[in-house]
Amino acid sequence: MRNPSYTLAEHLLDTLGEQGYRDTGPRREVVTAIARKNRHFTAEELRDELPGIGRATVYRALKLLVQSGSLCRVRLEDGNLHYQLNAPGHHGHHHHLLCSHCGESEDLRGCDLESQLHSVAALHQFQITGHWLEIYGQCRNCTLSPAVP
Amino acid sequence: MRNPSYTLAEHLLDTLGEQGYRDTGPRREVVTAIARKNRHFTAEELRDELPGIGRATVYRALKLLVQSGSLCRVRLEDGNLHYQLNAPGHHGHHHHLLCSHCGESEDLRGCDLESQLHSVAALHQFQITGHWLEIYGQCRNCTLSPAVP
DNA sequence: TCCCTAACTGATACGATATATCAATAACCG
DNA sequence: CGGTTATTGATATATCGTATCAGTTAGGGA
Repeated sequence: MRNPSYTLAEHLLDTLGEQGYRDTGPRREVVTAIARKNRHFTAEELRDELPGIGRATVYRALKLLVQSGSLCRVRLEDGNLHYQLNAPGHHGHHHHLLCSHCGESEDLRGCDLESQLHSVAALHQFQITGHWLEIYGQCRNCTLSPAVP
Repeated sequence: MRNPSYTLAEHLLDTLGEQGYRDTGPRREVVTAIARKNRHFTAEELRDELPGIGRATVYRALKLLVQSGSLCRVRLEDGNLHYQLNAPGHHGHHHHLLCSHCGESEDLRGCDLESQLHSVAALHQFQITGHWLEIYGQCRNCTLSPAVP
């Protein structure tokens, strides 16, 4: 079985490299672990997978990847902050459909929320500068086969 | 100058009383301090105003008021959790227009976000169970007179 | 009114999450 | 190769909130 995450890890490191960040051993380990993720994860989960890496290094890598647009911070219903890899090339503003059951996350497209928000805000004479939206529920797979976590 | 917050504090205590929670001195102090608020606030801000009250008591009162629907938890752009008094009788699900400048919060009405979300989610065959939306910007007053914090 | 029980309080400890500091180290560029 | 500069990680610190628990108090019933 081929490992496509190698490519993704390289891509993330390249993206950081373009911004002047160095390609170091510890950072490479962190990024590789992130690239393996197929669901959202917490900083501490990630840290547990990397016992040899200092806590600060893990948090710094997360921050850099969020800044570079490769990673999204998503807030779960319980208030916990998770991280979610962005699909390459899908770095703009978007929202997530977060499955509470399996932890999958789908990007929400085809949503004209922005324009609607602005028109509603106009009624309040409120000038919107930003918003945060998270959507929770069950994804298709978990609706069909609710037994598998 | 009359103090209308007395009435609000009593209302909040009555609401708690209807749910079997007792009217105690410390709880009354916390609720009174909350009733004085005209903007959103953090738990620690509130605690600083009540040096004689134990930390746990402050947090417990906040939790009770959120449960009773009198208080909303709102998340600011920086990720900090604030609390916002609900207008009496406006306890249902709603969202906030949060002014980043003065800290005012307006309730967002006339928004058919729910139906729109469901239709979009249907495209993904995603079953929505909940969502979280915060809207940030500048309120009317702060747009007109941006110098006053 | 008194009393009993259940709720409440607050000191303290604890835990989770994340940042600040700083000396030692390593990457990159000329 | 060497020097500058970013990076690392151990540690301390900060923030935010909950768990515990012995002592206190509210409030309803006798």
